[in-house]
Amino acid sequence: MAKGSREVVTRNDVAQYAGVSTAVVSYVVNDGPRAVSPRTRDRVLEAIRVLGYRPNAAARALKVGSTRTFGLVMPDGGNPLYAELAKAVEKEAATRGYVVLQTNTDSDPAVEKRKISDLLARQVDGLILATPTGEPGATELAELNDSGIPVVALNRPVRGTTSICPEYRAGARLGVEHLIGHGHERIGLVMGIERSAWSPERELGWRDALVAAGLPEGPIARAEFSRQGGYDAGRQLLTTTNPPMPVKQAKVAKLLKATERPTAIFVSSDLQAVGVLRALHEAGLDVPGEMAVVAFDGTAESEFSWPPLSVVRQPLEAVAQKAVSRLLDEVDEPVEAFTYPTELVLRASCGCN
Amino acid sequence: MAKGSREVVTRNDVAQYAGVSTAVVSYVVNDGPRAVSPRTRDRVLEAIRVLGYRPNAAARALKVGSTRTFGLVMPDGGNPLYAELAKAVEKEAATRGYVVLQTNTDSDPAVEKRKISDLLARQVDGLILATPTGEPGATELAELNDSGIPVVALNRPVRGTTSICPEYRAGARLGVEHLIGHGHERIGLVMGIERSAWSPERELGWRDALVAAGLPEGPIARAEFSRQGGYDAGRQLLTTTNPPMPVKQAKVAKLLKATERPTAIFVSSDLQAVGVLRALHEAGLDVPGEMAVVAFDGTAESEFSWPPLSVVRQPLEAVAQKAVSRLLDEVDEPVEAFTYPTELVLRASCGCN
DNA sequence: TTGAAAGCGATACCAT
DNA sequence: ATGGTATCGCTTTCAA
Repeated sequence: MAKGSREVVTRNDVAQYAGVSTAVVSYVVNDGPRAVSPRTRDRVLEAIRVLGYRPNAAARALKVGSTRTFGLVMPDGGNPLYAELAKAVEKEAATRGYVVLQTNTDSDPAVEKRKISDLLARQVDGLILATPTGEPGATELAELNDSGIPVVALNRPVRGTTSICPEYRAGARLGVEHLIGHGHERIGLVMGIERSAWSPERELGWRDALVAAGLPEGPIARAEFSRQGGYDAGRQLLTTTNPPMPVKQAKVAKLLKATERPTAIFVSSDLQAVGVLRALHEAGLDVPGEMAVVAFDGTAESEFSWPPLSVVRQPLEAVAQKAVSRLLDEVDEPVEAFTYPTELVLRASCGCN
Repeated sequence: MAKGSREVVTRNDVAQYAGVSTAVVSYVVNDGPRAVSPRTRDRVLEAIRVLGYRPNAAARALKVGSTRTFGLVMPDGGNPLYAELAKAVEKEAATRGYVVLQTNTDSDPAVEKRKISDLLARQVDGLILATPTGEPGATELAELNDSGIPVVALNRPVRGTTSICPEYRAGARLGVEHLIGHGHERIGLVMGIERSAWSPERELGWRDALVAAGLPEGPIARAEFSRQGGYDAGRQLLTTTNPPMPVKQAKVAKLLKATERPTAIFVSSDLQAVGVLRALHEAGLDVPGEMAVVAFDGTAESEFSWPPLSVVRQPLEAVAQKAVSRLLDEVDEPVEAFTYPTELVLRASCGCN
């Protein structure tokens, strides 16, 4: 049995063994489209069992034109946010009998293009784009469009494609408002480095909250969406603004406010927040006592940081569900934008508990 | 162009457009097996470009019997360790023109069985099993064996399958020895709850180091391989052994040693270590001052915990590489066990720096 | 160097 | 209720 493994059982063998035609085998395997008498069905089932028959998905795909497969393109599956997103997508797809091909681009547009092409060649039934780095180029987009397969963009708006996102702006506002509720009046921001043209929604949300409360803008630090990036941003926020400003600069009141060390920071991603926390610890600052922190994302990692992070949690499951159902539904209005509400998860880093 | 997208271009269209036979199109697309004159080749290439032809992978797979796809089965892609493993596998597979179907089992044997079956039906060219929870059952294993496709088990030995693992035992020993080098004499252990029958190698490695140094065994706490599990284990290690032992128990010297609070802990996974750190922080213990910690795994998360974790890093890339090449090489000796050395990464939690 | 044609395994229509 | 068979798109042998 260990080496006699080469025997590939086809639907022909089954038909022969059961003494029926291949059509009948097909009918019982697929429960249709024609009815089969219980007795023959049992014979076929038995044959399948005995021979260990397993339908060849490639053949089926060729015939029916569907692979029951989705492609998922993301920058880095090692990043917890994408890992969790991917898992949610896989889970949702699995409930519909679909399977997902996950690929990483390492944020390289050339790689992204290649991988998308490959996925298309593999006849995926739908493509999920979760690569925030840049929009696909013109040719790439055209290629996608006339490939005829449904595409959704996750967590970023893409022109000409239906997109599914968390409510970035409202979510960020929620987080900042919570900080304001704790009495903070100088709230800094750690943002990613936006390369694409679309508006940095989380930044807008932060500003929304500040403006609504009549508060000045705290300092902003921009860095990579990574733990290291957050660390750098955290240090930047602390060191460059810590010493009292020279008199001549202090004249400009607004500027002064903007450069004084904040008492709270809103961080636009978990990963960065973890880095910020490290910078804060190294500086010997008490969190949340001397510096409160709220982050966006809410991956599992945020729950066990020290102190545990208060976060604005992304609706990953909702987004994944929508992505899959959208891909399946073959809706004809091609472009639409869906957003899902975030959830404020209060832990220790903001000052609660 | 947006809606006239239905035209599926086949190799027939290309042949017609280029005024050649379909065979020739195949020759140029695959660079063989026959040579094509430069002029015809150019015509074909042009036709492909103009028509936007993309070879149908399903048809190719049916014909040649290879999908250029691997299946990866793991308990939870949301777990950073598996996320990083999966990424490494995807990366390695991509360099060989392969793509990988990732599926999660949530540690449910029934789900695992279903997903493996599905992957097999999809004609994957190889299967990577990274589900440490339990060994596949007898029927499952038989199914795998006579499916005729190569299988490798990652990070766990599986009977009847070639396995690729880190050097768990030697690695754990390395980590504990480092702690001993720092002068610790009472070193506790946080382990996972082993459900399978094979020996808990990391525990053996911990013991190896202790025995070699003539040190008594510290306390052991067993818990789930999760952050929460680590937290629970950490508390257990602290609270149950903190108060001085009653006199009658103290009589048994060895027992006493085993139950006194350790000064260092070796944790068998990053995730658990993060939980242990939380427990330590909550108890107000200084790390590494009052309690040193070294963990096994070395995911990215460990670098930014507080304090940064000293870890025994798993050779994920090496394991992934070997897995892929093993799947491809079609070696005939079916069962073999490969192990790869771990690497000690020193950060702050052990007392270095 | 190029072309014709036989399948790969499954589906489902059209007969019976 | 069941069977025969054309077909999906591609690869590759064999013949020209």
